Amino acid sequence: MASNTEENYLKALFQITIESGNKQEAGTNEIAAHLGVKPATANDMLKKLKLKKLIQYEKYGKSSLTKAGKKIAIEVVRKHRLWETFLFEKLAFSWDEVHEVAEQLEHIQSKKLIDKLDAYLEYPTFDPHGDTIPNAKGELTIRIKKTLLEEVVGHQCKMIGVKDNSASFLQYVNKMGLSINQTIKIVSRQAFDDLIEIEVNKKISSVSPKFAENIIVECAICNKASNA
Amino acid sequence: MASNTEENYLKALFQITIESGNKQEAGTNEIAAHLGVKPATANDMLKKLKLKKLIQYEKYGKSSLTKAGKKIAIEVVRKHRLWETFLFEKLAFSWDEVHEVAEQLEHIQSKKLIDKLDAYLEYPTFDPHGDTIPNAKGELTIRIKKTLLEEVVGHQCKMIGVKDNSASFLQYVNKMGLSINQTIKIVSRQAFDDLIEIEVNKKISSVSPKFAENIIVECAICNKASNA
DNA sequence: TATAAAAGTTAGACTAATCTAACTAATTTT
DNA sequence: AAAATTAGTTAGATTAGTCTAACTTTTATA
Repeated sequence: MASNTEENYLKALFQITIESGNKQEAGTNEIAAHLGVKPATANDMLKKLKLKKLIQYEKYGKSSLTKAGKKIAIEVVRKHRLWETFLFEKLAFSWDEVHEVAEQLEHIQSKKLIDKLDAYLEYPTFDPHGDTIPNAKGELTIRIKKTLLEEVVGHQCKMIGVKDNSASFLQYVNKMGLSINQTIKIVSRQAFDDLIEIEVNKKISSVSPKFAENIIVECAICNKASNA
Repeated sequence: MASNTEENYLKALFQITIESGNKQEAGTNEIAAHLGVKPATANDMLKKLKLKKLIQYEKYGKSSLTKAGKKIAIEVVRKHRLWETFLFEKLAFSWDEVHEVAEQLEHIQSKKLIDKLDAYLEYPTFDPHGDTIPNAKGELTIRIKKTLLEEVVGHQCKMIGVKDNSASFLQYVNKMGLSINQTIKIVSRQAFDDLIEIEVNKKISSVSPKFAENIIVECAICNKASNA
């Protein structure tokens, strides 16, 4: 059984390597920074996780998850996102509040609890931030995600998440009338200052590229095109 | 902020002293036994809790909660019982499974979470075991609990919990047509073999004293009499 | 390619919570 | 009231997770 701390390291490694695309391994400093601890601390833990065969790691090398480590990491992610969904849908938390509480709830040890929670929520596949929720077997539903910045002018897309999870950004998002599942139409792009004009609930407003690249959307038109 | 462990000691002290009636203080060994640790360990923690002004304690003396300590203990008990209620009512856990998981959930730190959970459950005042749930202000609803064995012949009472949480007993209870909030009328007692005749849903059946002493009931008639 | 910078490691220390073993104080029994 | 038992305490050790400071290895760059 992995401790809460060990679970956090495995989750961090999962998010740095597997979830965030390209890289298949992570450095000690990177892991430490992700968890807000000193590299020396992370180093100790990496040695311990290697001993437990949960990660691959060699002195002065990068780390990556073993099969067993990945399994645990996915379970933690599953729990985190199911709890976020519960907080958001059943307890009416706003979606910028769910993360912090879910950080605690994700470590509750009870397979029965999480499976019953999953059933109670009717087996959701995406959490309030648009991130995939692994099912009980550890399988993830994938969908084509892009940022608002990359969306085609004239297309209508659906907001399915955010990249930046900071409270300040999430509040900004709220203020712009945006939320999960909100439909957004790309009206135009200003070549002059790169602002993007969007239509939300029949109101038109402009957002910066920096803002747009932190909004994750899914576009039915583009999905269809790519499947064809 | 009290650690999980500190919370457990405060809860133990609350349950030994305040909840279980008579005693107003508890000895070091008693506290240690309640928590499944060695007296030496409890001794260290008692000194620490005294320093934090959460308990009153003098060397070689007994311990009792201060006002601040009692406040924390009641909050933990509140969280425990609200989670038990959630697990039982929303996630369809059986009575005998809720305790273990609630032991973990009771330490989640989020006032907002517990208050929203309370609202979601519609402010329950008693948990699935029939124990009182402190409200957000820390006030407890008291009701006179007794076992079915002690109930007066002719009175109508309401089942509010069980003492024995074993699966076999709970199944027996079910078979007898009994469940939480079920009304039970005491028809008679047989002096010959001590069996108790009860009426449940217009059907009369007999139960043994051993069965009856594991059913917790509340009696409106008796409550009224004692308040007068 | 030599050197500076960045990344990673080690050693030693700290805190929280636990233990065992040996001790002391209080209480009960004879 | 002395002895025995029970209750409570202290000292010293252990484990997990963290830190700082000093060191080493790797990588980047001048």
